[in-house]
This record gives sequence, structure tokens and C-alpha cells, in this order.
Amino acid sequence: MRPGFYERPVLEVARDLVGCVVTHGGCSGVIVECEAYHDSEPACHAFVGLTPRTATLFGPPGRAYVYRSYGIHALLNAVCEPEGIGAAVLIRALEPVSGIAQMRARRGLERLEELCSGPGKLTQALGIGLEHNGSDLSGGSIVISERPASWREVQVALDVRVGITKAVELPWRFCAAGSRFLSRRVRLAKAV
DNA sequence: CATGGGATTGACT
DNA sequence: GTCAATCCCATGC
Repeated sequence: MRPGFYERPVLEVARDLVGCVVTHGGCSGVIVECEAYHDSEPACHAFVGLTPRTATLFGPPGRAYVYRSYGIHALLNAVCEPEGIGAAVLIRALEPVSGIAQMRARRGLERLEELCSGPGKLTQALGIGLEHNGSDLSGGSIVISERPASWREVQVALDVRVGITKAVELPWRFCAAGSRFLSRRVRLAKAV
């Protein structure tokens, strides 16, 4: 991504990440769903302040924050905003583009729509794990790159975030409108 | 040091 | 629809 892309308000970054491409482990996909988290609201891990767990979130922008969810899944975030502010965008779903045979092997599934349609699914499909926490998202093994030409004009729909119990009303979920590869349907369908 | 709670998924009723 | 799996870590005694 261009310099400074992640060092902006996390809501702007989340909106702009829809349509961008995530590549790792010989596989890639277009981001069709993501969510913003910020230390000012209680659904964000960084809400509790600087701890060993949240250190990555408060660190420099443009790094990966990868953590274990429910003891089982690794979830991938892109750290945003200037260092010292705890904010990140959770990558929640991809439209598979390349390395699809390897994704199927890693997931043990055939159906294209089920390979990356959830935050834990896409990390499994791409082979992303906790060891990637803190890695650079431009020069590291995980790379996020600009929207391909065909995604330049993507329509982004807003919705409330999935799976949280605090600050549930904030419409900080960003989806590619009409995509078949979302983790769940959009309810608000408010466009940005 | 013990406890409790998840930014989920897949299997099962 | 319901529910268990499973681990990291924040919190509180």
C-alpha cells in the first residue's frame, strides 16, 4: 500500500481496504468484508490499555495484529492510526483469487464460497497463524496490496459488527455490496 | 494463583 | 436452533 495508508482514522482505512488484496502462502483473495476497532470503544482489545496482548495494536501502523479467538482460530487485523493509538481493521472475508487448490486443501472443503467467508476461515485458507503477529503488511510474508482495476469502484455497504457484546450499535462493518463471499448477510445495507 | 470470557467454527438436534 | 472445542491473557484475590 502507499506510505501513510494505515496512519489514518481507522474508519477511513477500513472503508478503503474493501477491494484490496491479501496474499500469503501462495494464495490471495480480495477483501470483501472487514471491521474497524478503536481503543475508544469497549469492543476493541486495546480498550483496556497497553498490555502484552495489546502491544501490537498500540505499535506502528501497517503491521499485522494476529490473535487467538475462542482458543481455536487465528484472526488477522491491520494495525492503523499513529503509534500510541490502539486501532485496527479486522479482515473478515475474502473472495478467493489465486492458490484456490491450496486453500481447498488447507480448509478441507471444495465450495468456493466457504473457503474464506469468515475471519477464522481465511487465516486457515491462507496459512496465517499467531507467528505473524507484528509482521509488516507490505514487506513481510503477508502482503496487502491496492485494489485491482476491476475493484476500483466497489460499492461499500455499512453494517454493525459481528460477534461482539459491547458497543454493538456502531456501524463499523464494511462489506462489498452484493458479494457472495461475506461471512453473513448485510442487514443495514447503508452505503458509504 | 484461580477464574472467566471471548472480534468463531463446525457438528449435531 | 444449540453447543462444545480450546488457549491466551486480563483481572482479582
